[in-house]
Amino acid sequence: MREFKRKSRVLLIDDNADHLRGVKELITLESSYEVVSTTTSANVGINLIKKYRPDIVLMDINMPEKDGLQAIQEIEKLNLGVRIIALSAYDDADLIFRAMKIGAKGYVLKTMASAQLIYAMDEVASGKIYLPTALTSRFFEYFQNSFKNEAEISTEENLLTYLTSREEEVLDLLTQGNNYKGIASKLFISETTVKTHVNNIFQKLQVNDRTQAVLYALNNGFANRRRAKLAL
Amino acid sequence: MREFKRKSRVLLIDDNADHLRGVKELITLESSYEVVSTTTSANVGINLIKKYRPDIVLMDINMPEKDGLQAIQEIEKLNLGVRIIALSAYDDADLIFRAMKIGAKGYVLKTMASAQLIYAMDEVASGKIYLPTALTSRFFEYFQNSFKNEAEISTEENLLTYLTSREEEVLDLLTQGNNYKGIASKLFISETTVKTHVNNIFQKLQVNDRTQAVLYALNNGFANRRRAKLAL
DNA sequence: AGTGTTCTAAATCTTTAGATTGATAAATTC
DNA sequence: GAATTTATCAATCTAAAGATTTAGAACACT
Repeated sequence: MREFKRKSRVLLIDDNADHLRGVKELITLESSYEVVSTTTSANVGINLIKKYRPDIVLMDINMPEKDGLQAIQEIEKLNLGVRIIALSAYDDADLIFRAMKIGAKGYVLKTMASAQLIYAMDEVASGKIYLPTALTSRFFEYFQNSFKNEAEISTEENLLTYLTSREEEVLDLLTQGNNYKGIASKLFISETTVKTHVNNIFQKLQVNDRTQAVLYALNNGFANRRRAKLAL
Repeated sequence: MREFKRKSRVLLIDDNADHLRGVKELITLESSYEVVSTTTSANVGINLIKKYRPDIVLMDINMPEKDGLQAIQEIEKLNLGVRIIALSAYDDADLIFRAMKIGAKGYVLKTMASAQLIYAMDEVASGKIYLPTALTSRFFEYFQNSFKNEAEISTEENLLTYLTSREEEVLDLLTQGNNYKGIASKLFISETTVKTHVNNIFQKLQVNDRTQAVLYALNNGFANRRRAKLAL
């Protein structure tokens, strides 16, 4: 199935020396991979990555010395295009979720058959992101659960719907940290008009001041939450 | 492989009558499923679900009349324990992400082999969440991309680290919409002390007023964002 | 033509917010 | 033990925010 290509260069990080040796032998048997280096230390591993620039990193995330997830995060920040597959002893949903969130391209259990690891490496080497089916199911349970609260919020009456489009504009500028003067100059209207709008917004959102209005807006899905940056 | 059990009751919603008929015949061939009802209308479908209480719903999400995703959301709100599999013509990452986010237990392309649909139904019927491997990869690309911004933010210097623990307490109360008086009474200190703290917070966060301070806090991971609710 | 909504604006007034300076006591650090 | 940091509080002052009322112009609805 797999074609002949340049061998993918693999780096192994695992504090368990025995497991490390086993995985190395396993991969060495595969014609399409070569192990460029191995280490039992996450910190050393990061330096080896800078040196060898491997295609794939197999990272044990259950290490006492340094948290493997933290190591993944640091490697991702380097932006070297290294594809990391997390190796773990646990099929814990939270661990899987966090690993994928910070950019791991795969997550394989140590207890899984070696063929599973090779398959994951094949997929990741070809640019895909791969999770074994059983872990995918776990991931999605966690994922969907984390959105349940949001869904419940959205069922409540959203007072934001009562705002006029002009009031929305004003509120948008409020959520960027503007004062009356700033809003007035940005909308080319007088400061007193802004005050009128803001007071109407307070009435409609049933709040007492601008901070509460901004919090209500952010908590109830006003615009894109990530767009609400400070305009200083 | 599959054991003999009570047949899973399936309801089909698809505005394409031809496709609807085809899927119905396909499922009827399977000994472990029975189609309890079908409809070409999402709105009718929601009522049929209330009436028949199926185990599984196959929902076409590419419908002109009513958005299938919206329909899924409404069904999920009913909390009937109905497991929904989204059927779509498109392997669009955003569509997949949104469907899974709102609680779909699976997502299958109409172009996929019928065996794929049956397999997805088997998995979902047994309580799992199932996405075909190819779609899982798409999903994760989208998923990881949506976290990239957050990762970049966290690399910037976080001015919140300069706050003392007392200042953090005060800021926490600010992010709940309290004024000076409210903070003073909650911390059992005088209003002037609160003013001092707040002014120090402004200095450290390099902002001009409380709204900007609150926005800075929320945008830079102060506490749990979801905990920042209004205390009115 | 009339009703209602929205956007605009001003005037006035009260309250809150924010800046600044100075001071004390306790805890921490060096 | 001196210096620094932290938490507390007061007084004062200016600026900003917020409440309230009134009102004209534009527009939509019917």
